[in-house]
Amino acid sequence: MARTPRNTLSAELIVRTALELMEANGTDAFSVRGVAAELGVGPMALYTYFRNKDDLYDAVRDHLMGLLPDVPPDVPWPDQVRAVCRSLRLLMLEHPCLAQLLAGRPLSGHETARVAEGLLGVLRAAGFAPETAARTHTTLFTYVLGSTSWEIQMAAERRDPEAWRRLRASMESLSARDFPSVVELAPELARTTGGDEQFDYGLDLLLAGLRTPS
Amino acid sequence: MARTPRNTLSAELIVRTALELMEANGTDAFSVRGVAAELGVGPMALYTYFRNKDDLYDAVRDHLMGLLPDVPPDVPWPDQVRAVCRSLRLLMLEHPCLAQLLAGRPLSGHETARVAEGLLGVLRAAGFAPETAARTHTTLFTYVLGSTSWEIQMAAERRDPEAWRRLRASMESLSARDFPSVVELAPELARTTGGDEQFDYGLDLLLAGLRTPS
DNA sequence: CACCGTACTATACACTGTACGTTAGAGGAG
DNA sequence: CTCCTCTAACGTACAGTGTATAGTACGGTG
Repeated sequence: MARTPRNTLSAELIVRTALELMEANGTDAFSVRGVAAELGVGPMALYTYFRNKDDLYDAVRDHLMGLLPDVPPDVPWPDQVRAVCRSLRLLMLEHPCLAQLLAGRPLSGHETARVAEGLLGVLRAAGFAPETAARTHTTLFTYVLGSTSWEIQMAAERRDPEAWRRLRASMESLSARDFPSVVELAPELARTTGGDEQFDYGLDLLLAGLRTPS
Repeated sequence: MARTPRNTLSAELIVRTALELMEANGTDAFSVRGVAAELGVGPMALYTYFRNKDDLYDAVRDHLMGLLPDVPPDVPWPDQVRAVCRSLRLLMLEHPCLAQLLAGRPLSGHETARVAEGLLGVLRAAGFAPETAARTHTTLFTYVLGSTSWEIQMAAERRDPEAWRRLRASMESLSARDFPSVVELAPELARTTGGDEQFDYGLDLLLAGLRTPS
């Protein structure tokens, strides 16, 4: 038996390989066995380094979060907030699997904490009270998560011609009598399923609210 | 062979059964075969009514969206927006599977269109230009989706004692030197993982932004 | 009555995550 | 050098998944 040598594997190597496969074939097609095969190893070998599939997901997520830049210093705090939110969105767009990795599991991990620390630090330095800072952090995070997940989902749909055709068809079958606004605004709605402008529009709404004394 | 009689099945019955199973066992444990078994029928019988599992998901989603009330008339538009967003959130909390059904697939279906029509109608009547109305609609929708999905996810995590223990442990292992804000605000952060107040906080930020002339 | 479309069944395939028990190779102890 | 132990990787197995394909019997129509 040509057994693979002893220490070919490592948590880091597995995470890198898992990430590559997710990007290549999509998160849904990702499987433990796929990673093992890619590494030329039996499926169970990975369980030496991860308790289960979710544990591997968490590790991949934290690996990706490590790619986020630090908060830019020496700019007004609203610009810092914008920068953090934008860079998280960009990272998600660059690594679409991150959307599902963030949405499906609780936050944990060193790099994830680093990112939270950055945003919370900005808000605290801007003078927000503890509770308001926490609320704002969660609001911003869930906005970025929701809007960017949606954007990614829509982009994926558009790439699948069959699904996209069906979606158009179901849109066009709507009666203009029953759904006047949807029918009238269909082109605009299609345009708002993603893009920097749409993201910044919502982000600026939130920031405008933050500066309005409540 | 005691063959089941001819017209025991219907799309509506399947959808209702599927929904019951999702609520009982969680969305992740949901399977086509489970629905078939519950109905006392072979797995393939369902494929007479749905092209595939995703198609069934869409039907369940639209069924749930049908439970949303219409927009309350005769109140100021910001209250109408609030009402729409809140009732969507409440429906998601009552039917946690809805979060995954909304996030994972594009919008389609009659009832889903009805809800979109309601919100778009409010915005148009409030005087928003077509593009702004569409942008605002998408922003509000993705905010509700993101924040409520997160809330549901966190609530599920809290119900699993083992996962919750691990989460607490990873929180407490963070060094107060490296992550001062996270450590300091940990209690506040835990409190912002859900609840009406947290949701309304973000929603009011958006509404405040909407009323600020840009 | 015969017929046909269709609602359901049966079988099968290629997968999945992972529990369990085994084995071989590397590193340290004598 | 030998021996022992520890553990990383193995093989096997199980219970499950979605769904393609082909077959079958029933209800309604001619």
